[in-house]
Amino acid sequence: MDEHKRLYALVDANNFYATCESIFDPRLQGKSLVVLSNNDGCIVARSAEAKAHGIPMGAPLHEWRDFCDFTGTEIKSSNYALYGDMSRRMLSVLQDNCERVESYSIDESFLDLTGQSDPTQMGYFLRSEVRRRTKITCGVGIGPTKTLAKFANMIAKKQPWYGGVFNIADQPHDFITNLFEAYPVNEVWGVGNRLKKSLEAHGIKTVLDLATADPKLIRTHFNVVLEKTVRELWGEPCLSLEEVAPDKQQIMASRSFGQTTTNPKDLAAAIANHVSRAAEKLRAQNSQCQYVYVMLRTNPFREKDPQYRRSTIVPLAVPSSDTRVLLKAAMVGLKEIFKSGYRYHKAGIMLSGISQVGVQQADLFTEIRDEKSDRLMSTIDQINQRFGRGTLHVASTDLTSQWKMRQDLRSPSYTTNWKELPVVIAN
DNA sequence: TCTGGGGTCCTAGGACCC
DNA sequence: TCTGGGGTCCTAGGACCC
Repeated sequence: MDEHKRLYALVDANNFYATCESIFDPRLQGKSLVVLSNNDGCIVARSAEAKAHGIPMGAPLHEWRDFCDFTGTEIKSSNYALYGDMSRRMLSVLQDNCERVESYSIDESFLDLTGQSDPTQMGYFLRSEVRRRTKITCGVGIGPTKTLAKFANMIAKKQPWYGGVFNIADQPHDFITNLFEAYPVNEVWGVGNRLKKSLEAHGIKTVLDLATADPKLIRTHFNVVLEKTVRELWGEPCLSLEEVAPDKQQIMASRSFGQTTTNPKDLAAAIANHVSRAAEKLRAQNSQCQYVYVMLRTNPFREKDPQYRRSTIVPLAVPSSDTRVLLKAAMVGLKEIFKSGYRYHKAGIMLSGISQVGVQQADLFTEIRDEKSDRLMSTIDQINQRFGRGTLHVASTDLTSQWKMRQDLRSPSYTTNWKELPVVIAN
């Protein structure tokens, strides 16, 4: 049936968050720049220059602030509205040029290049189109499986003489063997630090060791996921392209606080805000949930403080997507787990037991869906979509600033908020 | 003083049923 | 009082990803 061997590309933006920042603030171009996590806690993205300075991924800012000052490194809070919008633009460039695209993460997409007459050339073309239309530089890895495309992408980034595109399917067997031998096993997609350690205990140190391991043995000593990885490394496709993202099976919302709090009202406000965000996501995929999980905890890094963490799951009588219903359940949960006398640092919720609206089993206890509630929620969602998040909200999410997240260094929402469009002054 | 958030999949083990 | 094995469902926890 299929006359062509499968071929995948992984297109991945270089230093995505840092690049987004510098596109709209040219003063940052060519400079050392780091982007922070929510709450300005950790360094989650770095420009090439910041990487060259040796600033590690995930480092706590407070340990590196002096170093940043010393090296003249710019520091930015994260601006997800901006990154999300740039991500959509990049995706649409790819979709304009390829029929089958899977958006894998905010800065990565898999493409199906099966049947392309010159896939490597196609890779260069995609790269230049993305750059022309978005100013984003990306790397392109091409291979007969997703795992190999991912590996090829890493090579494209690490070995600049390929010009940002590397097609492993084009390489002679011996060359691939040498390449596999040159990289440690954790360079493979799906092998993290823990697995690396246990693999090493079995004598599997390099990518080549893993690629030549017996998949059955891997399955017994590890699991089926890693077995698939081995097969993919030889070029046997086990993972397919997923063009449509499946509905979420769980929806989480949680945040650390800007400052710790002992006040239950702050916790309630934070929880209410999280429920409201999560419920919006739930309705956006036309789903309802059965359970509301609530958690809170103190700051585990403050070892001298008394520590407390607890969570609970509150089942709903009937699956719902009504913010008010979910909120009520969350408050029941919060009351159950709250204990006074602790300095709380984080609160969160998770919606689970998710199903599509309309597929619930009809039984004695099932009520018919509350249409009034559906209409109200969809009106609120539409208004918020149009006028900005939080324009309309349930009263209890109305908040003071105590628990709010810190974002002192955020750039403007250049592309998603009319009031923050970049201004160009011509003299 | 200051240390992110949101997801998936798999496995082991317990409860329960026949 | 003695006693089996298999299947399913659920949950907690671990590993991974970005």
